[in-house]
Amino acid sequence: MRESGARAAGGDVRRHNLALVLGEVVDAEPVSRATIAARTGLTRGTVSSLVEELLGAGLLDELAAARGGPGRPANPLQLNRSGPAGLGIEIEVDHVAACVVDLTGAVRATARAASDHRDAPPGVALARATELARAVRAEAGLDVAGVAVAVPGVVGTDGIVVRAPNLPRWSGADVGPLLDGLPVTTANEADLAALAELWFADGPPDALYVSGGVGVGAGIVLGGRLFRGAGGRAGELGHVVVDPDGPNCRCGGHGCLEQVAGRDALLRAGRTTDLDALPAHVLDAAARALGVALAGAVNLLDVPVVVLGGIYPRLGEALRAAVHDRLCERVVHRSDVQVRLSALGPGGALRAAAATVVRQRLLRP
Amino acid sequence: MRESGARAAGGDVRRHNLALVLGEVVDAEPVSRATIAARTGLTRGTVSSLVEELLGAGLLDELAAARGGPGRPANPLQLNRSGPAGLGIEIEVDHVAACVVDLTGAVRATARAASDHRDAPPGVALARATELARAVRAEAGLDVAGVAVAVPGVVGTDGIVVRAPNLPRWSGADVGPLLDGLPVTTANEADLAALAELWFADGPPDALYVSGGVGVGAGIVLGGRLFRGAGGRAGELGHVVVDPDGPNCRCGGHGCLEQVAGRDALLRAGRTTDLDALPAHVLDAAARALGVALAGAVNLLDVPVVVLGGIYPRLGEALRAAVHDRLCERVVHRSDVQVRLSALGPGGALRAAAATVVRQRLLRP
DNA sequence: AACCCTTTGTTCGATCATCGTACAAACTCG
DNA sequence: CGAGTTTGTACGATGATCGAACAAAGGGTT
Repeated sequence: MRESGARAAGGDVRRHNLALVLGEVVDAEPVSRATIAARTGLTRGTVSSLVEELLGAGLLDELAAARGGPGRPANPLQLNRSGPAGLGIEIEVDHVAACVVDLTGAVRATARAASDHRDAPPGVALARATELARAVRAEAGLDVAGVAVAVPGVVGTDGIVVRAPNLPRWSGADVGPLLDGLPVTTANEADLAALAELWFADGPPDALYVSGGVGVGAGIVLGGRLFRGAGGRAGELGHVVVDPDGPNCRCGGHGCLEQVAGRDALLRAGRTTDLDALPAHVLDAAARALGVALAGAVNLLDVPVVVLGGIYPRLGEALRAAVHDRLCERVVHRSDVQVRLSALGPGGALRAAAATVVRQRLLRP
Repeated sequence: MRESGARAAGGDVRRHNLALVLGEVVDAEPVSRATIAARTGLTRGTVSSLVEELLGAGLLDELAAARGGPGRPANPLQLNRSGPAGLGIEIEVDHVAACVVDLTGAVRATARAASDHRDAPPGVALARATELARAVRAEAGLDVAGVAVAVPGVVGTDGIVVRAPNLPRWSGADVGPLLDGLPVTTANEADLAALAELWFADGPPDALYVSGGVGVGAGIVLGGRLFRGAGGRAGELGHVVVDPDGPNCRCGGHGCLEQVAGRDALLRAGRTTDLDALPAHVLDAAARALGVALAGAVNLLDVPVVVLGGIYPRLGEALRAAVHDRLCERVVHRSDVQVRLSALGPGGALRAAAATVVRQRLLRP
């Protein structure tokens, strides 16, 4: 038992319905009060009351009456482009970036700076990030409601970096007091990339997003929500075993996916430093390994779609098709698993980080 | 968006709070109105009103006043042992079984009959099951609210068996009109076994339950709820690849877990027909394969506990320890994964099936 | 035995948010 | 210019909760 510990009194109902109205606007912007009423099942009167409150809070905005068909023209509502905004920060091995999105998730300002953090203490990157954040905040000129930081590693619920394999000095770092008093949250980069796919690329509500980099991580989206696992460490796909007799891995096992399909492993196997120059047999081995690992994940989770991101889109359609074939060979129940290449590019996680902030405001008004 | 499409009106609040009160009783039976109020945050007056309704509906029962400390003695409430009951039916390859549980999940009557269904049409087993169901229903003498059928295969949401590997003639079968007009649901056997572990053996809210049989299936419990996947087919662990060059599998791939750790595979490898006589090297290979497959699942889902059920408890503590060792070698972030043997035995799924019926009534009063 | 104290459960008016209906507003079409 | 249609608001009714006051039922103390 104890499914939801929250008691339901009057105020909770109001909040729930405010969020319901907002959700309707997000889904079908611009939209009239009457349409919202019809789609939510609430009365027109109630929707009017809710909308009034949301207009007052600066979350919604009323456009000029749109004329067209018969009847009184509707007053279209949309998310307030000048409403509370979200600030996203991305800390990567070789750069930092920041951006501001408005309530719709549209990028209103963005900046990026190269900066090597491999052996630097967290303070270096955080100082650069703060600088960038100040700049994009000023450029956007919006009221920023909070900050979300994308980190390539395992993060705690709020502000603490638990472990970042490629940023050794970041273990245990606290990104909390970043920008004068704004609430700060942290999230894993692959998780954010998965949300970006869901939010900005019409991704399906159930999907496995594979992020290829030095390691291979996964963001899991189930029922339209990010799945983070009991300890926030879900999605560690890189160490699925694809060959029990394979090469040793830094995780202690042998034959992990990362040792075949990770970036460094690919370059090493191809004897090159250029991802675009990988020979076919290396790509083939990677596809085979990804197929084995992903088949396990798909069989376990029953997700209909796998999205390949990170370095994989760069490796081309041939890789996608090969992974799809290998995957289908081993998937038990689904005959229709899709494998897609991410079209969002590396900016997705950053934008999604900023969007989590406004999302929070929209879900809990 | 569109997280929950339900509008929240007055009646929904009432229902939510009724469920909240029931949940409190389930968690800490027997319990007084005042304690429920304190733990839920509702007013004593409101709780009184809710409890009155639940007493009227026959879901709760009031005991004699318990005396003890200072102050007016409380009137303890508990689930009504004579309230609506659930009927569970289990269809297996070589038997059928049925049982009735009361609102607390306690078994009030149970029956079982051997019956080979390998090549029989569904009607044969269903007729036997109906017979048993009638008998246990009469024996328990309770008001049965619904029926849930446990099937060793993939089932649709309501009443339809999609595919049952070991019951070839059951594909597409409808167990709907089973017992004169009672609502019937279906569920996968491994899923139910996982719920049994959660409900009746104090299992953790996040766990992976592995059911060893002819195949190897898994029931996934996340956040105290069963995870069934987008198509209800989640938990197919048996075809995770543990050795890409391994023997062919009926699924079309090679080296699936099932080919090493499934019952038939174990007996074949041990050249015996007795599970208790398996040689150590066979158990060792099974443990190694389970470790590889489970590590992938644990890395992906970040569950803290794995429960081994089905035939595995019979294979003993040595297997458990070996699986645990193999697992820990390959789990990335968690240093504390537990591996347990299920203590419930084969009756768990049947009991859980019956319990799903009453659970439904408790969650949506 | 009488009294005080504590805790439980109920009663009753106030409050809040919804619903249903009625009505005014605004526009198109004939 | 009027009929018809759709939108948005106003207002009383309903349902559910809250807060406070009150009656009930003991234990402990003198």
